[in-house]
Amino acid sequence: MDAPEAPTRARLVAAATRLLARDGYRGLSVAELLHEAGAPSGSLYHHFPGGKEELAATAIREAGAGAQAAMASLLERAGPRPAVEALFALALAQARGSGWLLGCPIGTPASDGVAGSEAIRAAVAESLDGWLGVIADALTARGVPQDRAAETAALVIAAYEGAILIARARRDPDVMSATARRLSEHVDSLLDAR
Amino acid sequence: MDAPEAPTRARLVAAATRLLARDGYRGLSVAELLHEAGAPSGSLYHHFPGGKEELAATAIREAGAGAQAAMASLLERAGPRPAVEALFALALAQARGSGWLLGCPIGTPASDGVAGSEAIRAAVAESLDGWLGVIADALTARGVPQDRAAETAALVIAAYEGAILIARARRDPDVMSATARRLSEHVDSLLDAR
DNA sequence: GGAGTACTAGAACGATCTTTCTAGAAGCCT
DNA sequence: AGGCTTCTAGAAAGATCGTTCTAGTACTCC
Repeated sequence: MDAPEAPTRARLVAAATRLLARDGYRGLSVAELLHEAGAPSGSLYHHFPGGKEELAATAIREAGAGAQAAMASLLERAGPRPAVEALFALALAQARGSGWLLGCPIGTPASDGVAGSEAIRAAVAESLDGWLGVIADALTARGVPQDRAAETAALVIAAYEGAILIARARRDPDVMSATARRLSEHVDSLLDAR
Repeated sequence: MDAPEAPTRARLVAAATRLLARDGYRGLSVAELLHEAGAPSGSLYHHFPGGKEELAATAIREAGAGAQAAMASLLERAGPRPAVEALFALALAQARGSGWLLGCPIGTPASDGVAGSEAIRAAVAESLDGWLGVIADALTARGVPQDRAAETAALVIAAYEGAILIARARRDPDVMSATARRLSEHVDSLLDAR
């Protein structure tokens, strides 16, 4: 439905990404997904013989790679602090703009899919690995010691996923901006002390 | 199964808490829950006429209240930094000890239940409100300005939920200790600057 | 000791879930 | 044009879901 002309496979992935961000992995209904993508189930099992699990894992991996690339470019162009702020601003806009329905397409299935599907767990872990690496690299490139950089990357991503979770449950935009503000300050103090 | 003598209602809530921490709200199977609690479905609908939704909301609320009380006592006895460290150490022990199956009984259903059930969303939001309040209060009691205290509470809880999520997906204990270390330092710098 | 309430017990139900299956349309190459 | 592959189409299947329902047991209170 995004673009009626887009090939079926891409429409399936796009719909899966959206529904994963809203409902997680187990909550993702194949029937609703097919309706949203405007495709019959035959197409799903043609493009993804592994069914729902393979499609979801693909959507998670693609979303993760896309976000990682965007994050890397932001970090390089603007530096750690603005990148963190932009990250939170973007997620806030999406969550709020959807009436608090949409979370993170990685974080939401992470919670409920990890215990149920090894394929989903692996896809989520891979995406998170990428994010952590990109941030840690950007910090070490600016002189932050390696262990501190890795710790800070973990804090940033953890706070990011957690803030989305809290904001959605409370329908409260302030949690995300508050978290971002504290995080920015923390990153700054780290760069100053370098 | 925890204690064969425990009354049915308590066994139902205990089983729900565990399964929510593992599978979230939508992934919680009533059949499995009844098996684990050793109760027939009649008992479930007797004690919780609202069914799965009411039981889950009750379990979330009770878990939230318990954790809030424990947190408050820790904050008072030991202060913010050790309390944060203990919080993370406890969650890490539970996640790792269960083979990374168990997450937070609030955070896991928060992700996948928020979009699907208003009752679950409300129960989660209520618990999070309590946690945020307890931490913010402890910080203001030690001289941190009110807005900073609230922001920091948001950061702590967000990082907590996010760190569990990441650790479970990566099966990696280091993320949690790393996040806790950065967080401790942040809290310290805030208390020093007071 | 009889009535009434609280709770247990599990079979049965309809809805929904993901997947499979058979059939056919569309496009391409020789 | 014929034949092959790729993809679409949706009905049907089989499993699992949460819930309801009827019976029966245990206990309390008058």
